[in-house]
Amino acid sequence: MTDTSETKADATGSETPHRYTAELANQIEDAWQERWEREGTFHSANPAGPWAEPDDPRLARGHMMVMDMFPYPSGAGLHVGHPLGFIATDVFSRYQRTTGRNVLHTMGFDAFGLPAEQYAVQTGQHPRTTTEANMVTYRRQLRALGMGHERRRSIETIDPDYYRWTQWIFLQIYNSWYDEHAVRADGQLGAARPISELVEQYAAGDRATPSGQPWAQLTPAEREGVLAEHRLAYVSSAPVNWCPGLGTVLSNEEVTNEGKSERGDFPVFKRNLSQWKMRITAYADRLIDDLDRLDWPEKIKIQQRNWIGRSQGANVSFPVVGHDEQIMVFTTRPDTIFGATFMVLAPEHPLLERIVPESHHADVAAYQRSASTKSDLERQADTKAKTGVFTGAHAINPATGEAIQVWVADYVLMGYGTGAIMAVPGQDERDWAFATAYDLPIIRTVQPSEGHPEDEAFTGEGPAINSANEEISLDGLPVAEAKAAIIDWLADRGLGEGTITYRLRDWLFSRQRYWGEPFPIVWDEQGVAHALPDDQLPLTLPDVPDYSPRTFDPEDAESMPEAPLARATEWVEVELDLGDGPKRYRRDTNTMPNWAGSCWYHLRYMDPENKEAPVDPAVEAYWIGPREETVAGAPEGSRDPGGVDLYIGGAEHAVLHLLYARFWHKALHDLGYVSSEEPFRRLINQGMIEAYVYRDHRGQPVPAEEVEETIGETGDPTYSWQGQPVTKEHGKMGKSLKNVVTPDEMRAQYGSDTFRVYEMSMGPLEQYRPWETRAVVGSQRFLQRLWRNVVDEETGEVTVSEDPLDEATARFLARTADGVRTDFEALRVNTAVAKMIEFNNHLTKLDRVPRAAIEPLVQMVAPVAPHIGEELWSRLGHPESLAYEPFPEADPALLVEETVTCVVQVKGKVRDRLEVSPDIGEDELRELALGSERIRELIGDAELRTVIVRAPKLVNIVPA
RNA sequence: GCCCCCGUAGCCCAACCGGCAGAGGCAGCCCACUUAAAAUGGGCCCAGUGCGGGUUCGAAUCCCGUCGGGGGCACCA
Repeated sequence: MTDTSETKADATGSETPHRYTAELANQIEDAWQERWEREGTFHSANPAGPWAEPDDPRLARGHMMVMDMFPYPSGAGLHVGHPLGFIATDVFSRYQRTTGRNVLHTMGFDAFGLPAEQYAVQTGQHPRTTTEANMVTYRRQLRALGMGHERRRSIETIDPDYYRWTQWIFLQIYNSWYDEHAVRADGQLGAARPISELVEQYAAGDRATPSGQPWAQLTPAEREGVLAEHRLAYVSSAPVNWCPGLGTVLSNEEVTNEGKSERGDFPVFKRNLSQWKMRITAYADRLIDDLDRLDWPEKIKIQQRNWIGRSQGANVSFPVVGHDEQIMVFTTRPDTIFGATFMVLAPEHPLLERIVPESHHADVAAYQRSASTKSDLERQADTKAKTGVFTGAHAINPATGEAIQVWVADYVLMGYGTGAIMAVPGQDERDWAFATAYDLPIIRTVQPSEGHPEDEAFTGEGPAINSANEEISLDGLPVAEAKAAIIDWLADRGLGEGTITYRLRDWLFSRQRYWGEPFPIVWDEQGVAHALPDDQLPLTLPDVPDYSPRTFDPEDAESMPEAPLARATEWVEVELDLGDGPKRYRRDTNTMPNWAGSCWYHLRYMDPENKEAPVDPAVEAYWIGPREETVAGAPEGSRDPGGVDLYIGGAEHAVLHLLYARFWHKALHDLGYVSSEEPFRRLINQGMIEAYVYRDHRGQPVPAEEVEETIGETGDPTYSWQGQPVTKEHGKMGKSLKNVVTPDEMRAQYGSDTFRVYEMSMGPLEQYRPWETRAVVGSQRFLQRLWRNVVDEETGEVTVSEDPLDEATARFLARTADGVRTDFEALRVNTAVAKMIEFNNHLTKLDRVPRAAIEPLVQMVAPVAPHIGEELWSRLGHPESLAYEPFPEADPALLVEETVTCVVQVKGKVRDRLEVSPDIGEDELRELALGSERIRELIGDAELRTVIVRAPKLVNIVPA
């Protein structure tokens, strides 16, 4: 019982000092938040590790790990849109606790990264200062919302105790390679293995070095060069996304279709730079295939599949006429090879140097030059108009034996496939466009379907035509069979082979920014990288006077990245003993992208104090190890991959965080650090809360809360601000749109419980919906009625009766308990709230509210409105928190209705209703319906065509 | 251009496997309480499911087309 609630309300002098007002709600909320924290109410139990509590009874009753995508703590604090998912996971977690399960639900902060740094630069403070201040605000706001987070498990990615392990995982990945032949636990091939195993293979001569020289004869630098080709984290010099406006390079995932940076919308240029990459491509197949075993929104799965972009096809070699060279092409349509009438190379293709005859040098060089100055944006701007030039070279189509022209054109991209194509205008729209533009021959090799236009490529299904030589004929074969046949033929002659390519590229992992995890890598004087030994972790970020990045004119493609850490000379230049005596080294001055910290935080939540490992293996296996049952829709006979039970967050991370985290998790799995194959077993994307935006005649947003609504004579509302008319539209919630509403305001105006109930009853979790402050009062009224059903508003007395429930109330309660439980399980909190309101309204109409009815209702409400739930529970005489009180069970006997209303239809229209027993037989019901007076009047003597009986709810009579 | 999701009352949303279109909330109107207003409580009003076809005894639900909104992919061979 909270004493505070008694006293202060009196001060208002009102006649209802014990009414559930915002003030009273706030007092109750403060008191319970305080008590939950003091008592560690939400602490969960670990089976092993530093927090081992093997005797906790919950360990035997099932486990449940629930997570939110943790926030980046921005300077603006939370607005009402942010907590939607957080409240949903809190409701779910609180419900799960009442079922006896051991529930892990906590919250951390994704506090490294560009936005934090930009905010710090803007405000002239150190990023750590601003970030920490922001986290204080977030923590206060989350606490005020009544989140049942386990505070002691909270992590911050910027905490050296945390990023020590981020660096450690980086080193595990760095010190690994992908062994295509390694056998995984499920019998499949391919797994990350320690790089030492590869070194052994080279040293023993089981694997040839690229140069053919024995391993022992290679210099350390040469060896390192060989290993870099295999390491899962490696440095390579290659074209990367350079963003002068941000002063850093970016991963492909961080660049938009338009060739701009995802953050800031600055132009991005391709520059050849030496950068860290992660070999995520080694996992391309598993990242695609394992999606089938996850309970994720189909939308996200599709995005990941598209992004990885696996396509099956063949590599085919075309000999160059007059040269001892082959042009290797990748095609998904080897069946159309008889229609390959010319070839196209990307402007950057290395073979051009060697095969272009003197006569065409100038043309080709000029074309290459013009292509190189085009940005990606320009290259994509007009995809219809194809440009290109003839190289003067010819190649032999291996199927037809004919010499065909080799062209260079920028519609072929160096970065995909082999950078060269066989052009098949008859079956490819792009090739058709090019062939018509430059008057190149077209041969159809698939019979177009009836009515297909004469002047277009045919990309559909059909029998092969014009596809035969002396050895093989594809004619008449459907596409799939023709593919298989031609691949066999090509393979037999060593001309080609079936293959798979991917759109996914390796993950560019270094950034030239200050506010991130430093790489635990030093470089020696020969330019060889060395991993820092474990005992030198964490490598902390040095304090530098100038942490701001060197940024450039966003359009300055020629600029070069400069890492801020390079300026910290004393930090960079070090003398270390890495086993062969003290030597001088230079530290790597890059920092990791902000995605690094979020790749593994789910693991740290489980075991945040562990000093020996990122997570104790027994703890990981307990919380997220593979389950007995696979998720719904998983392929027959597949193994469960394990992972967090429920993960809720926005859909915008589909190919960023969610892809990266899966990759790291799989690497850690291969290396034996985790038993689960996937980090997040079930994922839900919460919708966004939008807000109305009001604009004046100039289109400028005006403060939404000052807008007045008037209902006009037509009944349509009109809006005005300071007397002038404004327009209303849907939009995001944001400062610049002047429509931000914060949870702090809602708490002051209504209380946090009301706010939580409102957010949850706005609609399904996944849905986008507009915020409407004036509707919040409905949720407050519900809680007020609930309160009044227990507490007298004038005296503060508890008014419940000890009488048994009447029949109707007992049935209503059973129905409600059953429905609310089902809704909570399925995360349909909106309909659960509706059911509770209904039942509460029923109780309101009774003379006195029976304890046996209100107590279960209080328990049901508590996951959504936990403070009022606890408070009423306590006032009803229970000294213990209700957090672990078993959820009300519905008596099955009461769920069976005594009578049900049976609808009698004639030709599908409802004509009569009958009250019948729920277990009435079909025949009996048919007779009853046909005997009904109203029905007899309607159908008279007409013959009956059929009578459909769906006992006990429906009879449909169809006269002839 | 291709693919996916969503259109139910003035508004936010329910309706499980095709079976009475309405659970809940907001707004509006009426009533009670009040000197009055607010707050509170009680009651009432409100759509035939974007549109056009089809399947079915029966369609918000399934199918086809179309319009509107949102999202994804897009010179990826």
